[in-house]
Amino acid sequence: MNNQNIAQTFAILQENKKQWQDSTLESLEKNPFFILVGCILSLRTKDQMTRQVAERLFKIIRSPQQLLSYSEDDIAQLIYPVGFYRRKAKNLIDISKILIIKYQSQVPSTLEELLELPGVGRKTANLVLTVGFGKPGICVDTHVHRIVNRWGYVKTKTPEQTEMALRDKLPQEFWIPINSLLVLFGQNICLPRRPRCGNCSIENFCDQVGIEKRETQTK
DNA sequence: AAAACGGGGGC
DNA sequence: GCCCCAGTTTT
Repeated sequence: MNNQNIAQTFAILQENKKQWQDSTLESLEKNPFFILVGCILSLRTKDQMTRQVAERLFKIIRSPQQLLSYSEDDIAQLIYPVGFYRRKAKNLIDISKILIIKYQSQVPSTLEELLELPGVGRKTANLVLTVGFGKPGICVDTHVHRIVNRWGYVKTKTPEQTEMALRDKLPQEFWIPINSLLVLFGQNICLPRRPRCGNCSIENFCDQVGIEKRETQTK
């Protein structure tokens, strides 16, 4: 995989995307606060579980002020099924306080400011930046990290290294769509353990054609 | 029984 | 770098 066929790959994935159900974070209102809260809920959590909790939560909480009208225990109980509920509840409360005091109840729109918020790392900060604000950025989660390495487009060990490598190599027009495309591609086709190479539409561009057979054998 | 889930923080 | 987090689903 190189920059010659990356454009073609993206075009094909764009087309495939129409037949996949939107992921939860993509289906949220493009409101930075919702993206931020949704992102916190989704950490190490199945998309389906995030969706259930997020839908319930956003019916009653639409702003940092509303979030603070609940106690930490209340929030924890509301988001219980996503796991890590105690840490996430505390982070949501602490973040809301910071937004109100320091940012006039708004979500900050720079990477540096976002990274200072408790429980916000590079993946969350970049998703808020790109999806919430439409600013350039590269959001690397486990799907993006796994897939671009399978492609052989980059060879990196950590998601952060992947982000930096993509920042160098990937033409900027693909920065924002890469996450929304590869998350769905990763959930539907290029699965972590048993990728469905038989159903893959971009196998020609992948360094690991037929990886499904090997992964199935060894595990 | 284990591994995995759209990570992040503490050490 | 390594390890934990917590509950649920998948293998």
